[in-house]
Amino acid sequence: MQEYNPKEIESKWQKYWEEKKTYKTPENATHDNKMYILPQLPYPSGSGLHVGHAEVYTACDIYARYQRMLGKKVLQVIGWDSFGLPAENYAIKTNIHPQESTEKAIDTFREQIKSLGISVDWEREVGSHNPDYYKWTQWFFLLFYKRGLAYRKKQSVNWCDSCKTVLANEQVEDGKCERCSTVVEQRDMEQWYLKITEYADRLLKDLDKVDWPEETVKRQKDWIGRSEGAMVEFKIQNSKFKISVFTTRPDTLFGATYMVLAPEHELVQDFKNKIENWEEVEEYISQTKLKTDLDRQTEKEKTGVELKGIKAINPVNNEEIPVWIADYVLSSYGTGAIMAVPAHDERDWEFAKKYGLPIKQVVARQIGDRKEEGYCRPGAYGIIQKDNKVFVLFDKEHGYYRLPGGGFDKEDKTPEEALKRELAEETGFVNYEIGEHFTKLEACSYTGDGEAYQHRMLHAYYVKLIDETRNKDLLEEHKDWDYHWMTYDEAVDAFDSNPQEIGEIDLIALAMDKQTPCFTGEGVSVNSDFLDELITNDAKEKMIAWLEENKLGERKVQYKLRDWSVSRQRFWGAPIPMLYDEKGELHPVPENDLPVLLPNDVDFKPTGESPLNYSKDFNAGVEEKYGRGWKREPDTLDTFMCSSWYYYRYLDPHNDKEFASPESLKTWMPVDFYLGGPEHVNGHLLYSRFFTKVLFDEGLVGFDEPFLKHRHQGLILGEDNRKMSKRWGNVINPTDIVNEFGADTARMYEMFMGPLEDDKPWDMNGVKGIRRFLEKIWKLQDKVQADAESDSKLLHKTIKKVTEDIEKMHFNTAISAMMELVNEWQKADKISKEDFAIFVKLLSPFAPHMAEELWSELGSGSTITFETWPEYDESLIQDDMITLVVQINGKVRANLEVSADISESEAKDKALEEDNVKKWLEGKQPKKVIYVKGKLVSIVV
RNA sequence: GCCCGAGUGGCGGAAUUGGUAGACGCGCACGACUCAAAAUCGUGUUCCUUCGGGAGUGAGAGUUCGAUUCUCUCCUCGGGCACCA
Repeated sequence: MQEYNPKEIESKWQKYWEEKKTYKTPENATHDNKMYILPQLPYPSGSGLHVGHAEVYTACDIYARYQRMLGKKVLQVIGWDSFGLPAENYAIKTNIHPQESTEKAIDTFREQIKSLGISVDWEREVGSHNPDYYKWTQWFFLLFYKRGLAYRKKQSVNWCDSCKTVLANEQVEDGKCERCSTVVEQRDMEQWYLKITEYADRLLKDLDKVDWPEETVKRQKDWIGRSEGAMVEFKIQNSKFKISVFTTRPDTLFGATYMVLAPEHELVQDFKNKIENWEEVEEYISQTKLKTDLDRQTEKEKTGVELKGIKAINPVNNEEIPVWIADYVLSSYGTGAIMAVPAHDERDWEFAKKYGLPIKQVVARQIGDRKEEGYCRPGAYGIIQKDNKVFVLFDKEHGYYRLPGGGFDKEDKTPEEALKRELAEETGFVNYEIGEHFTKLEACSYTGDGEAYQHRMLHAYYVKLIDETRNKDLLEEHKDWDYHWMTYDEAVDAFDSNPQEIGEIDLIALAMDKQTPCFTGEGVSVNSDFLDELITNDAKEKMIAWLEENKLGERKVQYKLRDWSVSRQRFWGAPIPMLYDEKGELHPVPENDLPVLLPNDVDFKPTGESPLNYSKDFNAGVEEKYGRGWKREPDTLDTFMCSSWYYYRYLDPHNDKEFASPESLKTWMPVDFYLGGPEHVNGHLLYSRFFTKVLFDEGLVGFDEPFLKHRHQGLILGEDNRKMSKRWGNVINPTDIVNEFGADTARMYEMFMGPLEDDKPWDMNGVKGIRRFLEKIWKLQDKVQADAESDSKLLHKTIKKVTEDIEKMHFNTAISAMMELVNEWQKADKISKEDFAIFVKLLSPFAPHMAEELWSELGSGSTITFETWPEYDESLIQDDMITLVVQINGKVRANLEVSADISESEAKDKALEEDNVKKWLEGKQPKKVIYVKGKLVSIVV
């Protein structure tokens, strides 16, 4: 037998696969037997393939090869995200055209990926910088335009002065450009936007449909940032103007003591004539404009200016309140204006403290240790009703405010006084102002009766019953209560109790009804956060209803998500297919005229204006074709536009009539498995979902989520445990590993390092270990004999383990299992040929070149690619003899070799007869003997 | 500040409907082969130990016959968001 020579066999098989078109996408695929595996689209950087890329492609490839052996028709393609800034920046530096440097980089990438033996269909390769690709990127833009989802607006944008380009929010890191680390400034510019906000609710809701990492779903949800609340209108005194604000806490409206507008708010300009201190205001506005996002973030102290001469009216109590502008209010969220409730909002509180604005508390409960004067975290509170009637207050201990049991102190003449004193004593709010809202406090009566207190105005009655039948009487007794049923788990969550405790309780009421005193379950304390939420939500609902009834406001759902800015004043991207006529009116480029080609005569030096403006070729013939004075839109599209739909192009890459044919869409979509980095969660992944939903609404696809199952790869760190970087000199080039150890070793090592999704450091010795393992397998060939019989038990256990682990993407443990088998076989004299062939199949997704070679040595004339994946024999993986552990008081004192079908009593008897057990029992009688089938006997003395 | 996630030998990591913690690999030690080294093979390898055992999965408590796994508190590290009203 020859020595294991990976170089030789790897190039041999790579050539074979290429010649035989082994990995060409099957043409007879149907929706039921297809398997679409998608490794994320790489940016072909000049520095070549990274070990992180290799990890993604190998993991996808293992899965793809496994699926082929299960009989699936697999689609696996690789393409290039080949437009973008780095190539253009490189061009500026070196004067090498991006087209040239990009294509060179692609050639390198392609060769490197091929050298890893990744089984992709190279006939379907696409590159987003090719006109036959970006034609369709432009087509997508027109689709958005047609559906009213693309628009231009002037807005303050993130501007990187070094890249001379606009950056999306996710391209800004810590206020700096993610590419060049220049501090990002704000500039007012007219830009193209896509109305992704119109899809915010669906993008949020449909996350329930996908199988993605939990954290990823959560991050995307947070990014979309839905909050529920109300729009409330505040009139401006002596004027026709109104200011709308969004609030999530309408229940604190009574505490709104001033308003704040973002400096950019348009009403500020409308008030110009009325504002007495206009100069000061104007100065503040221009200062704000100069500030970068970074400045705004790092500034600790809030600033602002009052609009003197302007007063707003709080709609719930008609109080006159001042109006300010301040840059802590964002113009881009909600209406760009807020009602400030300093008593219950930390930011408003800070601001009010600084400028001496009134702080009026309308929520009584103080939470935590923040005893600073006047501040109270939003929590339980008093609520208003129609005629300013109010109330219920809550205390620290019980979650509701409790007046002194049995009445009030002698000094207290009225309930209000008692309340005021209590508040001061228990919360430390010296300046608490009870005010007129509480003058009708007679509505809140109370009876002191041990644990039970009554607050008649409270309407939240929450009751838990463990056993309905058992509590029939209680139910009957309280039939006028509002019941809220909870599951067992909810109850455990809701109360600071352990499950056992909950189990023993019949009924828990958190609050009380109009007539009946409060009822708390015995031995149960109430979780204050839970109560807060309960009470606050109840109050919010009531307040919103009241606002709507009185036409002062309405229910509103607000999102953090902003529209997607897609224009770039750069050269190396897809031109935006729009035209301006002689009046400056917009017109889409007719579909037949696509693609709008990127010209070659461009000076790509950044000026801050779009380079395409100065291209003769680009503008040539426009007037002749479209009309006098017509001009092309000179901006190019954000590269995220290119990568938002590439997985569709793979389906039908040479189609020049459609982005993909309806048949191909029907057959292959959605993607079955998508592997990509966690950095794309709020960019690429969100945009791709948006694209798909628009296609769905246009009736072009029959599904509205593109990626069913999605996972992230972890970061591969350098041997020094730091992120790989030229700066640290710790970069590992996968091609060096392939050259020195072979592709199979490189692939297997990357998979063996640890769980796919974890960050893990590189270890050269680990690579050698994998190479040793492959050598061991190679040498097993000597022992393979056609007529040999071998014990197949371990083999079948291995089949089971490897199969299950591939399904779960636990490649590291799948490899461990194969190692265990090989270690056993190494000790044997002979190995049955049949068994070895099965093992080679298990190995083939991981080390395809070696597997092909071993497979052909076993006598096959063709590739192992389409052989059937082995199944394990259930009967063979059952052990006849098992080891029973005997524990005495939790400590292992003996091991019993017993037959697997031993009965409970037999096992217990046998355990007690053991010498060592007898010794440890010291003649004592066991109190209890526990038997766990197939595992252990536990003896308690 | 808020929200997640994770802490297991010298290292990467295994093991969860609660059931012998440390699979597999690396490293290390010893042995075989060799004049020698490398490579390879074999044996051992959580720590302490008076060799009977004892301790041990970030710390502390709790539930249990039994906890890396469940509950609570705290610590450390990593990630995300960051004036979102």
